[in-house]
Amino acid sequence: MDERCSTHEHRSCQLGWAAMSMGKVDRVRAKAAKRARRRPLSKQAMVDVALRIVDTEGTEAVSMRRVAAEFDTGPASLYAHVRDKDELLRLVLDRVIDEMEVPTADAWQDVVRGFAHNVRSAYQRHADVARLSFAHIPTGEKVLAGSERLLRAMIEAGVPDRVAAWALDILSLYVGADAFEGWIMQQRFSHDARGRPVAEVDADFVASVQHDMGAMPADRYPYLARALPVMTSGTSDERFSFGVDMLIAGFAAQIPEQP
Amino acid sequence: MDERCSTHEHRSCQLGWAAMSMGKVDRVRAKAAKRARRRPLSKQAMVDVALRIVDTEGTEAVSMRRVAAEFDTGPASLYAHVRDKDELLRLVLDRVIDEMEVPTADAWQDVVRGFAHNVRSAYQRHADVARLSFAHIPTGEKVLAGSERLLRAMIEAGVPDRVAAWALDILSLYVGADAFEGWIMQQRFSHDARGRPVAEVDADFVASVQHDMGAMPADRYPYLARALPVMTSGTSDERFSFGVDMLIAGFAAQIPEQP
DNA sequence: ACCTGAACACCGTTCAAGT
DNA sequence: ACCTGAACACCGTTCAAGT
Repeated sequence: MDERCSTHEHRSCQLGWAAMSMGKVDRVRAKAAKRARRRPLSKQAMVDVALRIVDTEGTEAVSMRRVAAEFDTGPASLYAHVRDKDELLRLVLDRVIDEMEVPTADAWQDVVRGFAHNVRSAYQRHADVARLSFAHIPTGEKVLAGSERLLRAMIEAGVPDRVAAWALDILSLYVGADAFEGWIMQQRFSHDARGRPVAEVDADFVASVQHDMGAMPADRYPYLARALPVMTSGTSDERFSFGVDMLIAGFAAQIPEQP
Repeated sequence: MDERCSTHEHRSCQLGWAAMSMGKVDRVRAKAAKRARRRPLSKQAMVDVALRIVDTEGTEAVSMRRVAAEFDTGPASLYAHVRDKDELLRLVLDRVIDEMEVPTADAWQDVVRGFAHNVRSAYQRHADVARLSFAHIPTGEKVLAGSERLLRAMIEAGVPDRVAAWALDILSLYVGADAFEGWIMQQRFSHDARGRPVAEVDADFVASVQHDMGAMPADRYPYLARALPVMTSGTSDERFSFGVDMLIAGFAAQIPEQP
């Protein structure tokens, strides 16, 4: 009551008589004015706010209270639009998934490879949103159309139905895991220098791992010592591309010989 | 103070005179007795408790307050042994990683395949502990020895150093992601029936996905419609094995031709 | 060095009550 | 149907104070 009187909307606070009833009327008016001024609550608007928080601070920074605060209301108000926090975060993920494109290419390998890179890029544009991708089966119209194109590219090239179907699952899992892991790494090595180029972060990581394993007895672990320099070589992009290529090679090996 | 008087250890509560000083002495004695009775705090003991919570309720159920409560103390006491909750959970993961064995086999493919399955089994024995595996680089003695054996098996078979080194990374990422996803799925489909066989849970999942995608227009998405029955076929174990085999095939294709 | 109580600044969700 | 204030039952971490 007291702090409300500090706002200029409560003229009744200056009046001595009939303060009770006038206060009530004014409070109602102020409430209505406030409600009119602010953005109305809706799934769409809530996802907008949540995604902005994800982009700047990561998925763990999203809280019902914080999202609600951006609408000048309490957390309870959100529950008229989503069942719980999990549903809100799933909607955020679906929004990001809508950014992913299946490229057009002649060779099925290029379609699959391009898709994998586009998925990773979309995740990378939105912090650790890939964390939400595990066990999430998107069913949007765009996802169906994209899956259709991917399956067609593979099946027409002779990839068995079962291999093509499972390939999508495995690729999605791998890309999501890579993007999530990449974000954690990025966070870990940006404790002091923010916004540095990825190559530099990679270099720091290399140095740190080599330090951790440097005390390793080379005579007891000859192969590990031999693999160490190459283990920490290459950027995260190169390692990701390599992983995708390994999977594609595996799928390709499942194409039966032409008679 | 009042509720302390309800315990039989505080005889001074019945005494009128010198209650202050006697109460103090008794309180000290009770405290010492309590401390002697309960398990002493230590990293080891804390990991024991945390791992038991993980096993029964999952990693999200672990809280500093709950772990502390098992030692009859407050959460602040834990911070003398670990930097933060993250370190405690990393120690839990390291404990689980110590359960993983690298099998002995002649063919490098069998060593790698067996390793992948052992890693998954260890994760599966401990709820969603695989969630903690992302961006975690274990450096224990046993991990080094295991990595040595894996690298030797691959490199001696002609797998290039770089491929062998990256293969470990990619496999670990894939297995961790699969185990984590598998746990979420399991949770999702055990809302009413707990402890059911995995095959049954898989069957439920199949039915649900087929329902979700059932309304899909078959004429607009012919390849999707064609792949649908096979997409939801097979158990999660079969799909995992398939993914591992795809990677192994990819690595194998990197072995240069013998001259 | 190890431990503690109390406090700080948060959480997700529910529920009766309002419009 | 949508919204709200207040409450419930929690969080991780810090800090001065104790031993």
